Amino acid sequence: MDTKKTTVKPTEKELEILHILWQNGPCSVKEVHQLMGGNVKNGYTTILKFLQIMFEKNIVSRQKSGKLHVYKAVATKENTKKQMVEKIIDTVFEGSATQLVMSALGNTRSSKEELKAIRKYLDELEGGKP
Amino acid sequence: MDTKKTTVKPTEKELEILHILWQNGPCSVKEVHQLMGGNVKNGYTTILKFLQIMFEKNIVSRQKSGKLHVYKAVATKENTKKQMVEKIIDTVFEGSATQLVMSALGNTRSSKEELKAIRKYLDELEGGKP
DNA sequence: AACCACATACGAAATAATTCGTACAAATAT
DNA sequence: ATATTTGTACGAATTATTTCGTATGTGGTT
Repeated sequence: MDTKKTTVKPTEKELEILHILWQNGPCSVKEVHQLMGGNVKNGYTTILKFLQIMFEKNIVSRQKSGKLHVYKAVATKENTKKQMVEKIIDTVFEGSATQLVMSALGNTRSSKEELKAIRKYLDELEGGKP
Repeated sequence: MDTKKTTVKPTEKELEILHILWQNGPCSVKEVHQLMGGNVKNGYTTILKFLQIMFEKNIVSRQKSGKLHVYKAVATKENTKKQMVEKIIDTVFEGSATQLVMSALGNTRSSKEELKAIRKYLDELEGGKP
């Protein structure tokens, strides 16, 4: 029954928090709060609440460490990226990854090095599947 | 010089409607409603309300044609794609289009033809910027 | 043991997104 | 001219997201 890894659909804020966890590894509420700019941006309990909700949604896991909870992203960044890419491909690129790729390349000027890296990656893809 | 172009941030449903308009060109409420599956999926007034809201948000424009309104997407699909690609790059790909490209290519197996097309596109990009 | 410093949990307000019922307006038919 | 049809507008209910105040628990000090 835990095979519902299908629809990872973090909200805006949840994604922000996930970002922190991916970047810094498992964190206490306090740490997440600090890393997100302290009280300037959000109250402590706001972050706490989010982490609790995300825990219930199984977006993060947690573990007691002494008297506090340490939260950890369940989905990897890779996985989430994948989900999001899939979704965007489905919703606005008619299911074509190629279209997305071209759009991404067309919008933001990539450096020569980056383009080179992409070519190399293409080589690998084709090489691995002759 | 219109960099202040409205930050297009359509919601899920709004995007669904935009999709219809992009696909079919300007439509009346009724048409959108039908194209979205009629009453099976949404009530007529639900769609109407959305179109009205989207009109207020300037996501769509409209024009009276006889006694009904014909709605038209303001942002082109291209533009919206661009926005969404930018956003996803910012939020999960650390600002790197290249990362997004690789992720897109890695997840969904692209055909040889598609990979070829991408190569060609890369050629154009480099060719056009010596 | 009473106190203090964290940390968590609960509940609820504020905002935004989605949904639709009902009222109203205009053109057309009777 | 009144009724019917067809379309719009309005307002409100519903649900989801974001925010935080207050209550409560727990372990370590004195």
